[in-house]
Amino acid sequence: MDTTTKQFRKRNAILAYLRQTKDHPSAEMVFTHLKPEYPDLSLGTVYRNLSMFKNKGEIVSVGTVNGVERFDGNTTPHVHFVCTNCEAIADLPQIAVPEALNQQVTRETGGMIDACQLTFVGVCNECVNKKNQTA
Amino acid sequence: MDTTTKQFRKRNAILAYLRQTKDHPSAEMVFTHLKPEYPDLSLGTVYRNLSMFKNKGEIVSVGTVNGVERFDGNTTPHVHFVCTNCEAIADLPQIAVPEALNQQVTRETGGMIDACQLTFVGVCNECVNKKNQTA
DNA sequence: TTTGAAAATGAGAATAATTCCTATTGACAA
DNA sequence: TTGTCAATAGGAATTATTCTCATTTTCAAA
Repeated sequence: MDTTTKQFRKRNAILAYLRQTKDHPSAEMVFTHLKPEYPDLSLGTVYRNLSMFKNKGEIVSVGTVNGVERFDGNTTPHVHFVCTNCEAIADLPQIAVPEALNQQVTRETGGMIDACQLTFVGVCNECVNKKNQTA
Repeated sequence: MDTTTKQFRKRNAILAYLRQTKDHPSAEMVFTHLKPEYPDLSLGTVYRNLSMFKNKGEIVSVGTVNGVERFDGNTTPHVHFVCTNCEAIADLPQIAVPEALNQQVTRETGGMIDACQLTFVGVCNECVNKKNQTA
């Protein structure tokens, strides 16, 4: 599928980018990335479509970093690492939340669980190295 | 510096409320709760002090719900449940994140971990019951 | 008690992310 | 080609949060 041609809707381009990247971008980042290829792309379109895809469950919100919402085109449950220094978000596919926890929570709260988000917050490898070089 | 003196009374009231409540309130909620007792309390003061306490590590951000940041005066690590219907946030003190995960993440990413947030998202017990009654 | 300095605050302006509104454009079928 | 309806651009509006600065409060020294 050739996503470089303009015959594809912008909506598709937004979804395709989210599915392909590992950057967990914000609306602004999606806009900045697609703007060169779609010069008349509007930021409102990005927000609108991200919101729609989120509601349809085709993408997922990873939460906010410094007040900015971040998205993930990978909807299979997985763990994230957020760097407080460079604001990067990385997947931690090796880490798994024990399945037993979900059931325990359902049992103990009596509610219905839709999702389970495990996020590690800290300073990423690259930023740690940069700081060590300066020091 | 003696923070129990009268000089800091609004600041202290904000921290005291966060330590005492289990509501994981937003800035607005803190303001609304304290306003009757402190009629000339300003919303800016609430934001300012929440931000300061957060930086000092005396309170913790639990993330945002519908774009609004929520705070917790309980800084010991624990798990949360967010209801997408009524926006309530509850503690799940029974659930624990396996300690081994932290070490595994540190090892596999090479970064430094400051915090680990596990949040279950769904519909709480009360909201489930209300929906069943209506249906 | 008075007074001065420093910290805390109130009030509202400013900012930034996000949503809303409306006229326009694009795709597709008749 | 034309009609229709969804998608979009562009900018205004909204909302949470931060910033600014004049004022107030507190504490301690005189």
